[in-house]
Amino acid sequence: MTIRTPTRDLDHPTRDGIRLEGVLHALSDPVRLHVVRRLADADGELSCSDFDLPVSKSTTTHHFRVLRESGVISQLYRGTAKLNTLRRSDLDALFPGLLDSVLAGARSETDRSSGA
Amino acid sequence: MTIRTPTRDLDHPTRDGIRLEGVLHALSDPVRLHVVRRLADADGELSCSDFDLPVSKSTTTHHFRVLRESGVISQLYRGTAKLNTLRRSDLDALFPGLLDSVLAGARSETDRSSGA
DNA sequence: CTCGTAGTTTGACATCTGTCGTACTACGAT
DNA sequence: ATCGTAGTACGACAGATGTCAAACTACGAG
Repeated sequence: MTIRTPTRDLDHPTRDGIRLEGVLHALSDPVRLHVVRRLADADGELSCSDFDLPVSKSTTTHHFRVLRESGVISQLYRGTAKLNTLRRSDLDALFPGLLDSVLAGARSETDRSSGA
Repeated sequence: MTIRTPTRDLDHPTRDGIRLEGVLHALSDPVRLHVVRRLADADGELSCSDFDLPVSKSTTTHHFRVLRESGVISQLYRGTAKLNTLRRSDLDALFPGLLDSVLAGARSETDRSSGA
């Protein structure tokens, strides 16, 4: 029994490596903001294909990478799937209230445009 | 006495025209975030030249325009100067807590890198 | 009127960003 | 071993972005 391929893992910034500007930039894209909202609602692990994004597979990969590299989400492989989670505790520790106000803002903005 | 040249004014989005993604994008640039922080500290009107930005005059103009068009600041001419103010009440009404958490996050990040 | 100061405009430029299709790898199921 | 599904890698490409210098406009001071 050879050493198991260590389910090749991905580079994540450490908590201290998360930069505010990177987070804001990551959240400033509609597709990525949508992903983050879904992730916050689910409050669990979702694979990349659980999101029905209006972009191609390669673009999806790109957006998830931006989110991971900016420290907004963490990703890990399980089998053929890639599970995504919000790095809520890291974000809350570094930038208290930021994620919640962004999520609330996004929600109310959606309500404004759909409702009246 | 002819009608005074109406101190040519600038296009600002109305409160309802301010988009979350635009605000996040505007805040995700170091130069612009710096401007916003100074503006929040001063809590008053500052002319563009009150900031000692590490970029040229034309780039400065560009950044102030991005901030204005995204709804983060308002600008008005007074004589030869252009006065800038944070649109705090609009932002707080639309995205409660967002501006404060960004400002606090920026402050703590600065402290982390300079302090220890 | 003339000058200086504040900011704009224009055009250029390199880089970044979001997007795609196609070919590829990794893993689980059969 | 083979196949299908999940996701990646690699160009490619158009458009946005941050940057500058140089020429310009607008206003106040003298």
